[in-house]
Amino acid sequence: MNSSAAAFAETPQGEIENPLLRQLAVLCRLNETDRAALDRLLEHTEWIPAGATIDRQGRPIRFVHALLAGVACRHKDFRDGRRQIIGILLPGDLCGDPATASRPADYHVRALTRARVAKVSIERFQATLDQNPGVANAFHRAALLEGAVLRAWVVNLGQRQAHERLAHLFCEIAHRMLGCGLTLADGSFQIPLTQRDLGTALGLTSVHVNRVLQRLRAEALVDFYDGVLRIHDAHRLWALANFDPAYLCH
Amino acid sequence: MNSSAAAFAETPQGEIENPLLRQLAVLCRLNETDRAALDRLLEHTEWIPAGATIDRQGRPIRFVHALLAGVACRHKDFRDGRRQIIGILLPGDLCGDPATASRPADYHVRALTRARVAKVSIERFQATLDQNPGVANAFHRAALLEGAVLRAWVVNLGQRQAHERLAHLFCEIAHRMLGCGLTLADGSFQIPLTQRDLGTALGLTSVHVNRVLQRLRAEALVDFYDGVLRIHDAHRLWALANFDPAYLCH
DNA sequence: CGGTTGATTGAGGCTGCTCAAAAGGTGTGG
DNA sequence: CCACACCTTTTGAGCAGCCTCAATCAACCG
Repeated sequence: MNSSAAAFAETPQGEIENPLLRQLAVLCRLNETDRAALDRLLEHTEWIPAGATIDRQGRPIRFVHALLAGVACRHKDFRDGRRQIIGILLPGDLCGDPATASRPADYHVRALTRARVAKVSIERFQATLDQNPGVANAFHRAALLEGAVLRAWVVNLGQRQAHERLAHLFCEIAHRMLGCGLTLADGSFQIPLTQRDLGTALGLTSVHVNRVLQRLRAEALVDFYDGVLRIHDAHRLWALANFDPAYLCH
Repeated sequence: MNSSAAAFAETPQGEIENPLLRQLAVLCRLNETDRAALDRLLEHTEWIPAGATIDRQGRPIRFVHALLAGVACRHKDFRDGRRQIIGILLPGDLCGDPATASRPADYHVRALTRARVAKVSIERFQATLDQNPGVANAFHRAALLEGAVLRAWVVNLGQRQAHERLAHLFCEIAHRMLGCGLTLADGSFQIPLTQRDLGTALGLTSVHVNRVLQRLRAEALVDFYDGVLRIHDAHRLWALANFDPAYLCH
């Protein structure tokens, strides 16, 4: 699976355009000035290796990071070793906010694959917001969308059984992947999560995730193998998950 | 329990000052102009009965509501009857955002007690933000805090067992109640949730909540009875819940 | 006084966890 | 090139946390 994970970040789709711009343009109209400002924000980008920590729980966030290629996640760690993934970051997603600059972060952000990130200082990011109301508005809407996803996660963890939970997570990721243009022609896409990662995101053990995956595969709903997700019957998957993409369409 | 629930909204502490101002002043400095603007926002307030719906899932949000007295909650409903509470609103909390005005809400907001709310039109709210950068900043920080609480809920539901979950929810509410000045001298306070409500917030059945409450009571940690929560051993309760109030202190 | 809602208790069962072990793949050092 | 460590996936057996179903009781209300 490392082979596909390593290849993931190099998929051509991720490089064609500015993923941040693509994502924000969906949320609200951006004029040429806004677009230019966003492009300038991404002047300094770097590649980081899989597993690298982008923001550390307990440390102040001194940079806003934009993920441009690869996959990352937010997670919270307990002292006793328990861990909960609280969000998946796909190309075009942001983390960090100028208003929280002085406060220690309450979660980690970690790259799951080799990833390309733009690192923008808090000050510069704030200046861009101040000078470009359109950009500020777009970021605000992005934050609202993030909140909606978080609410959906609460519902997922609180009300759904393991197979429904997994189905819902797959629906969410598939929907967002589609928006990123990272879905292949046959509807499959690379999402380099281990079964352990899925468990950490869904409040399940990897053993149980494995069994649920086998069940979903046996029912010809999805096939998750070697970091590639193939959805065989999107209609039944949505029904199983009670998935309503409205919350993702702000 | 209805007697205490009905009395809740009238507790004198809730009426002394502007709860919205108190809450936002904790998050950032507000000058006199900002304070005056906030006061003007609350010119039109009304009392609504317990159980009233403030915002309806699926309907656009046309007003920003500020809760000034009483308790409310956000919740999402499934078609099959399942329900998940995704947040508790205490005096000084807000719901609604101008940026989501045209979109249907993805959750309900409902008063759990008789409640006093200020109803501000989207346009007026937006105008206040535009004219008072300090207020806009404060609301932005309030939104970030709301996100932090939501992340804590994800962790709570994903990683903790029933007794830890309940303990953590009690810690969160107690901490926020303290900030509202609604905690009595002995550390107890009124929080008009039924055991069913607690279950709906924690992804548990009311039957199990009942058994867990008995356990917490037997261990002399907390006593929840008739809508009044008494914390007998905050230290052990925090330890049980793995509670770290840092996320509530933005 | 009947109806409704919430709290409580009991019995039984299922979902998902724990513990354990083995197989396959990958990277590393000798 | 092989031995070895490590990680992920897979499978099995047993268990326990939490649920379901059901019934009772208390409080409140029209």
